[in-house]
Amino acid sequence: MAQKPSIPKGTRDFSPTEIAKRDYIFEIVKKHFKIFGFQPIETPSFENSETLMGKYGDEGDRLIFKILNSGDYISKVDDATYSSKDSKSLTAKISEKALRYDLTVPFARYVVMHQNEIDFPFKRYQIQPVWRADRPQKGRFREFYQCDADVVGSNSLLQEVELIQLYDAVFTDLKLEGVTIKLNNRKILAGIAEVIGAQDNLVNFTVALDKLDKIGVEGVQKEMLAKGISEEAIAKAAPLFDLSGDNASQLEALEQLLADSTQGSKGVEELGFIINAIGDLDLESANLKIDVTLARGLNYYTGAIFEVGAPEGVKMGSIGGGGRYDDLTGIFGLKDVSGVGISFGLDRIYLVLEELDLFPETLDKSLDVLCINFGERESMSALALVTQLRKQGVTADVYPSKAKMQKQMKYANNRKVPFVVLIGENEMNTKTFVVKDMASGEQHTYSLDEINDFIKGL
RNA sequence: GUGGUUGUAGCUCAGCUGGUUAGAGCGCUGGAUUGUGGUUCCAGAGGUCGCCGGUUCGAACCCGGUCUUCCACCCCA
Repeated sequence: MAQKPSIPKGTRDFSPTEIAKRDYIFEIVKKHFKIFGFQPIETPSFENSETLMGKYGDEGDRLIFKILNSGDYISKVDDATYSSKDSKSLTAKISEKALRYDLTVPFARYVVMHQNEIDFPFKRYQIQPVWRADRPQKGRFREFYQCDADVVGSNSLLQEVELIQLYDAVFTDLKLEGVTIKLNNRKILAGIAEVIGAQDNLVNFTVALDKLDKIGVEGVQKEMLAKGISEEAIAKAAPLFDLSGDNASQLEALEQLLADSTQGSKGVEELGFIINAIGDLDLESANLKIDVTLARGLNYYTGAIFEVGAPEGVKMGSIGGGGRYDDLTGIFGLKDVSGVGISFGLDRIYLVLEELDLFPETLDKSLDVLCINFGERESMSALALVTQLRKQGVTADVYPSKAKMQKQMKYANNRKVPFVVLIGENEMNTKTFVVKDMASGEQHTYSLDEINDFIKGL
């Protein structure tokens, strides 16, 4: 016998009940994407390597799954490259394709390729799996789904406002109340770096700042120092570390701190606009919170940065993120097209809903009616009934063999079928069928002419 | 990519300092109940102890490697 089969690290099979739950999330997300005027697209699961490589930084390149060329790829490698044992240059020679790493870069590629067919501003949504050669952890997989909504071709901050509303609408509909939408702005981060004199070290500065809630003030200061940021600069940044209070007072503090930075002031202004607009429009269940330490995400964010945290008490990384990227399509040669988008982490939302027991109970019902099989003749009558039920849109089935009643009832019970129909010899003689309500245990006899009465009662 | 952790029945897990025949609960199958599930009682089936190698008279247990799980870094949904 063969060895036990297995699946690759960080991948999963999905069983019927899991699919039902995932579909539930998908459908709600899609519904709101559509209501907000987004249109769906799909892109290939793999792209040319040059489309992806270098777009996510060195760390990203490492995490991209490369696809080996077809044919006798190794014989085509020149001796110098082969004997150099340098993975990077060798990879370029033996792999020309790679699995999608996210949905944003392929979307940028799509926009550039189809720019003449697209009516801007273009609002698209996309729900597809992406792959990362990461080391798995809870809520981190090597194959997972992203649900993205992006708008390209509009500089308007109304888009940011709408995207926050979209987050709120989806999480409210999912009954996942109390999520925190954290909001920041790249210009503010750049402004701070400028004001403290660390503008050349922006990325290191922000990456360190991002860890504030995790490693604390001292940890952040230590990391900044290690990354070459001067003590003087760190001291100047001190007010950031204990920035607190409501959004309005944080805005005020930032305004003062960044008064000397044009860029920073612009960021504060943008942030203020979004906060005020949302304040006027009200959110249903989400909290919107300024978080200047929020610096996650890819290097290409230029304006707003979003991140969604699970409700308090749930131990889970972010369940969504996004931001504004002024020059995303620039890397593919199309200048001056601004984009802003958000992403939902389906797999993590699933885990959170599971933990909080928020999936509707109705999801595990996959069959409305099961007919007990009493034998050849009886099962034909049952199938006739089932055929009529199916035509009325009722999911119905006949147990396929004359197994013991106990076994058939147990099957119905395990599959959570709410109604079991019995058509035995008696029923056939009287042209009736017996319906058993599995929850109450009660039984009713219907005439075969009264099928619609039964359907109405479902 | 670095450091650690986990793997025993379909599932959740016991299993002593290495010692005959590896256990429990749930689930499954059969029976009590030949037209009634979810409750109860009785019986039964089911395991290359992740995989490969080593130490030993003897390994689920010790050692090495490898795969997997989860965790901390890195980074991120």
